[in-house]
Amino acid sequence: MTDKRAYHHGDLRREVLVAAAQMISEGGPSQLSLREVARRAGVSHAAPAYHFGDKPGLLTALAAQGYDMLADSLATSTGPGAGELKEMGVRYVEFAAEHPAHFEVMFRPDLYRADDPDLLAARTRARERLDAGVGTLPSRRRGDDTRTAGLAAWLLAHGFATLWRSGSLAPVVGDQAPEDVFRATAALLFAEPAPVRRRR
Amino acid sequence: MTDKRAYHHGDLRREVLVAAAQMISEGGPSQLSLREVARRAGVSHAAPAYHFGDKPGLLTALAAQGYDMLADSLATSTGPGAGELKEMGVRYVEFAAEHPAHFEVMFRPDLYRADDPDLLAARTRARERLDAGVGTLPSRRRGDDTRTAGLAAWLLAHGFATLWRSGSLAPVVGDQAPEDVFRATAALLFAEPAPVRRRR
DNA sequence: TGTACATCAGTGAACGCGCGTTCACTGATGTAC
DNA sequence: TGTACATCAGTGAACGCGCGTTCACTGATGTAC
Repeated sequence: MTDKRAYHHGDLRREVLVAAAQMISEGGPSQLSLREVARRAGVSHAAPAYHFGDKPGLLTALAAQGYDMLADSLATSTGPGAGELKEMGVRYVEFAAEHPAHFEVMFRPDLYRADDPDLLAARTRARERLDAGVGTLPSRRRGDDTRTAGLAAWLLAHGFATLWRSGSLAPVVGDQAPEDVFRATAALLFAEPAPVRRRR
Repeated sequence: MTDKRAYHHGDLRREVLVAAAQMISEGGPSQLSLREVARRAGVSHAAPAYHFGDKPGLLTALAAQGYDMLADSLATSTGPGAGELKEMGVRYVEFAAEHPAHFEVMFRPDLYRADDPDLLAARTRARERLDAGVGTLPSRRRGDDTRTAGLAAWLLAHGFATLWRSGSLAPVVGDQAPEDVFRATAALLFAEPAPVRRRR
């Protein structure tokens, strides 16, 4: 039995991030308080400041961690070829559902230090993954403008993620699995154009 | 010269809503404070509570006003026929850009009283407008599933609105007019299928 | 036109609260010899 | 294996702040007669 009550916690930095993510997922970034986070980590109220400096510092670390996790998650490739971008969209949506606090903070640059090097590196990594996904679009689909198609994919996934999080999609989705509903909308944009054309 | 310094303000309710929207647009709903709102309206700090009861009450009124304004804005029809849904998307995006505070609060039901009758009525009105727009889709496009196509339109518009607001689209959009960029992505989904097909 | 009264639209003092941040401190851990 | 010292990882008291809410109050406005 390892002594969890050691004066030196050992992994407080990580645990503070976990507690912070949990608080934010409960009530948004405005509900985050360093004191409550310390309470949840079972540590004195001033301890978080030792690791993160101040509140924006903590949120910066959380956003960087978020971009890192998103990049990792997008890196799990389904292999090149048809539908890869669509599946990246699915993973984007899943990421937002599984890590709502990270997702929300990532897109609230007013809350953190947007020039933090770790954060910028992580964001770049995520962006590169997305760009790679756009590159797999069948050429017919990106005929007129690859950037436009990539943007449309992002809008779709981001729209789904945010509306889902606010609860607005519940009546539309009903009993269906959310990711299947997303796939259906994404298919309108990115389905292979010809091969499966139905003849009735 | 009308006496603006009257003990009875005359239009304080409206003015408080304006001040609240301004505060929220500056720093998000967490920046809203009844005391600061009162200060901006030039009134004692307890005055807002007289009109709205408490903070959630004020946010409820703001959300209801937002849905009302959105419904009004969507009601401005371009006439039935091709592209109507796309133009509704444009107005949705414009609404979010022009009234960021209302837009944000509307999709944060945790902040207000979601069972408020005025709010529900306004939201229903907006929803009916959107549904009407989906109904104008050319039948070829809604062949498989009208609801899916309508949902895709909503996701696209909402994704654009939220990403634009967070500043994430600035590098993608560059110098172009945002609504034109949105139109280009929406065209991927809803362009009339055949007539304008290019021959080179 | 005048008067009495009710209601409306605020005022201002007071309360208690949780927060972020600072700072002198201390116990635990790591390193050099 | 022991000892001295430096650094790390927190502690806990204190500060000042702005906030939401309550409450007894008061001045302005509206209504009945």
